[in-house]
Amino acid sequence: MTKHRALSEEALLLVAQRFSVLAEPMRLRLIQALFDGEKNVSELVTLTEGTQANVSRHLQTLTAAHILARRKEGLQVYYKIADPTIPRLCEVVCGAIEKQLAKQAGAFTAGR
Amino acid sequence: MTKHRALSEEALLLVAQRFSVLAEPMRLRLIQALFDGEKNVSELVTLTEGTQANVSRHLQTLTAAHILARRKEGLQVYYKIADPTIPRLCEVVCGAIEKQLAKQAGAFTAGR
DNA sequence: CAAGTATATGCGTATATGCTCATATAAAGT
DNA sequence: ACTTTATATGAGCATATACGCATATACTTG
Repeated sequence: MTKHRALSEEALLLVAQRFSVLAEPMRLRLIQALFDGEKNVSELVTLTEGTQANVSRHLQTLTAAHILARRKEGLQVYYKIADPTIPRLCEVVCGAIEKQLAKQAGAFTAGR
Repeated sequence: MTKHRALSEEALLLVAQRFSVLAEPMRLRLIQALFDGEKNVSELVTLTEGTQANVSRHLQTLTAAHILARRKEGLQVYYKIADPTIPRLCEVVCGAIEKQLAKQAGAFTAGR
């Protein structure tokens, strides 16, 4: 078990910002699309069914947060997941949601 | 290692919502204040230096997200962390940020 | 039942942010 | 140099949400 020291106000803000970056469905779609490796913008536009402008913006947000990394190759720009903690983070959250939904589902049948 | 299946659009939304709940500094302050156990609203108002109305609202948001649990005792309402994955989540994010800052700090002194 | 205390909530405002359209930039080919 | 293709970005609009103020609700005590 790790000890919890209180976070400074500044650290708290950074944590909030990081969660905030992950709090958009389109950005999660992009992250998910990159789980199996690097892709360029056009591919991501197709996969996520978003507009080019919007995808580009979100990619920038994710890159600025150091969650993705950018590599330019000729006309294309390739993005990949740069932060190794992202998969684990998603796993933890998904697990929590699954448990929560299971509990709620159980509440319906618990009486019978 | 857990396998990654693609998340449904609905699941994606739930994940985004959950991150969104954690994306507010005041809510993180509240969570942090509750790491060492149950507290009532007045105590939380004092600890976080927020207004009573604002603290109350954020507590409601956190409770609706099943992150906190509410227990009423007389006039007071006690809140505690209900979701056991929250501490781990915070650890992972803090770790990622620390690494990121360390790397950025290193970039300044790397040349010498 | 009146008064006091702890918590919740309705409402208005300010700010942030996601989206779209149009256009700019950058690199490649002709 | 001009055109084409891939990506980024400026501007405007629409929506969400955090906050403060005032007030409502819930419970306790006299």
